[in-house]
Amino acid sequence: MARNDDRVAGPSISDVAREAGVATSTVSRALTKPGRIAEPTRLKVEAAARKLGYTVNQTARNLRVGQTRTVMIVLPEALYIGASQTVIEGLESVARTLTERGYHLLIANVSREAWTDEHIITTAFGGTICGVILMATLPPKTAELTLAEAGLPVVSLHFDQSADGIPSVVSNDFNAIAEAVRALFDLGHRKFVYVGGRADNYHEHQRVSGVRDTLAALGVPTQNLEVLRGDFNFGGGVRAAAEYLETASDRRATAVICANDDTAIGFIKRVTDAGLDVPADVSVVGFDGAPVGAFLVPSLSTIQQSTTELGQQAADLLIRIVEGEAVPSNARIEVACQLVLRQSVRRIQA
Amino acid sequence: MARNDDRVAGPSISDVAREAGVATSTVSRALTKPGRIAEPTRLKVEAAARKLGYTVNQTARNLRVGQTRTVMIVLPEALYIGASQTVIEGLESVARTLTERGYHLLIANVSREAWTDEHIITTAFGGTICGVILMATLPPKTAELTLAEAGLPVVSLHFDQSADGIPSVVSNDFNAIAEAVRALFDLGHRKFVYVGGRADNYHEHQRVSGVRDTLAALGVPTQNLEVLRGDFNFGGGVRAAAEYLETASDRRATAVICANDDTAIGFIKRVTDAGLDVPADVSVVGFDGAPVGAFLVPSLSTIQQSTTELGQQAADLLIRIVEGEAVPSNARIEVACQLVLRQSVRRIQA
DNA sequence: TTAGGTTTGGCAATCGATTGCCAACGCACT
DNA sequence: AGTGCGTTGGCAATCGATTGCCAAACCTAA
Repeated sequence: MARNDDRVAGPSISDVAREAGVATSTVSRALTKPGRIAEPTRLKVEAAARKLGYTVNQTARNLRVGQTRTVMIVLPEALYIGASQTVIEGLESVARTLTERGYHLLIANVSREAWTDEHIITTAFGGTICGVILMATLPPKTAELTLAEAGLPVVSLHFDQSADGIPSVVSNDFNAIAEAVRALFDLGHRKFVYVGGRADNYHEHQRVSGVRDTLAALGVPTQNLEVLRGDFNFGGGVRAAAEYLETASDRRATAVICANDDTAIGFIKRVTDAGLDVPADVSVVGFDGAPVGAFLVPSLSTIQQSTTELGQQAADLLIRIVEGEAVPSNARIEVACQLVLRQSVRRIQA
Repeated sequence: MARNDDRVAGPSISDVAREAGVATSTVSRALTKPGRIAEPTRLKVEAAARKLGYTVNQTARNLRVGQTRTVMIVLPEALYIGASQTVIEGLESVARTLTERGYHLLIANVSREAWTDEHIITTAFGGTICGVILMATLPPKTAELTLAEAGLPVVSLHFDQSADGIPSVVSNDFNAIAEAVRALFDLGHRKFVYVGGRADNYHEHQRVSGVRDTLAALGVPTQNLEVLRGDFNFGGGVRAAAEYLETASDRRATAVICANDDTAIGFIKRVTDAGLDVPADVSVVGFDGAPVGAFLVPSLSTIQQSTTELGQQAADLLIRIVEGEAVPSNARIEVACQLVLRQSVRRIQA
């Protein structure tokens, strides 16, 4: 059969073998099995390889050994390009950890649609990847196949899916937001607004119940909490603020907790444009710890997620599974958040 | 020799062939060469494949055909996680375009150090990728090898490297910043500050000379432009602002142009904390078009880069090269920016 | 010198899919 | 029936590296 002569050749293992005057098997072993080949021979092989500029063909290697060192990451429906950067920071941290450990990272998607799921599944079944980091709640699937059927190790990042058999690495949203609520209470606040995200979202459940339960525990009556709908983005915060402004000024809540920083930024923008002052008139707390928060006017109080830690843990967990460690499928690693109070929050007189 | 029996088997092409009662070559052709196999046979093969849940093993396929459909992206020294999101938006756009066209995207790095370059080069020579999107000026290399030597198609995104033989897709920084300077001039401003980025940066050259040349053309004397050093991040803006505040208030510039939005945000933060008002006391313009800009207090004027268009063009250009189109190595695609004036800028009386 | 043991390196099968070449077959026309 | 042409499907080589098995080479000790 004809060779693929149109491709950039690049020396192969047999070229090195010929150059060094040994068999291909010896080259392979000299390069990958320390101790298996006598030192003088090994040196000869290495010299030949260097001289020819040889690098191993990973495709051939992967085919032979039946596995790769490439991990696929599935990103959420949208990248939420705003101020909150949990997805990106998570991606960065995962990428760094995997690269350090000699793995490759493949981005499966940057949105979630029928055709991207098709791509995800094809890739999962294509034999080129060895594991999946899932940063999404929607399980990827096509008409015929699901991700689970590919039989690959999967780890969920940000979303707790341990109950569905996917080991997960998550923040403790509930505790974090509870701490924020208590802090505001301690500063004298008694009337609250919570601006949520999307109703069906995992984080939304965690966060809104964190607010509700904590206020109840503190003895704050239910009617002193108003829940407004946001959308995890700037616009959602703006709309919620417009609603907030409809209340007579002497009956407004003094503390506003937002489902994320983008929402908080939108909220602050709208009420400031309406002539209110943050924090003189209303204290605002966000969630996520967007890097820009410290440099806003006023600087934004927030609940900082340890995105780096989260990504690292997820990548590490996946690698352990890939490398054969027995990890229970309901494993759940929880990473703590940190409350950061800045200018957007102040004490009020009772 | 022993089989790799520890791996999840998954049906292979020969299983399908047996099931359908034909040869493996027929299966391969039935599935990939439309028209080459008689319709009844093709149907039989397809049924068998579906029954067995067969998907082609991409590793084997890639080895045989001698190429892959995976593109590697090399990111800059740091992801600059701040408000400016040109890198991320570019990444997203590249990923979307490649995925749509059936290519895979591999992230090579999230920082640039000796060991990441090692990883980049190994990957480039590993035969698993077919092209590179370069979002960095530093050419990746190890002690022995350079990226160029891998003989892969490369396209540069954001940085003009067409003079070095790498087709490039870039914004026209120079023109964009010139337009901003003229707009400020038309609003009555006569005394300017430019807060730069890092001295050795490609964009920095473009932008600072855009400011200088335009002011000269407008007849503004050289001493009416002060150039301060930033660092493309919030902190750099804060430091530049501190320097700005040292000037007596009646001799300060009324217009400040920053090398990017992060710098502008840091600058505004610092002067606001010092009691100045933006834009009453000083007008500020950023660069990049960070999504959060519209929701800041005051909302930020900026020069918006068409990151989506940039990423798309880069991915498209690379695919064309990969698929054999003859693209001159000094190709240079320029994408226009757009000046967006918001609250941070105002007209002043002469 | 020889038996026994340990290195060392080579042979060749193997991973799974693709594809050049060719044989077999069918059909039409003479 | 024979010739010619177009279709269809099978054989087997090939991509490049890994690795089980074995034999040759070397070493040590009796």
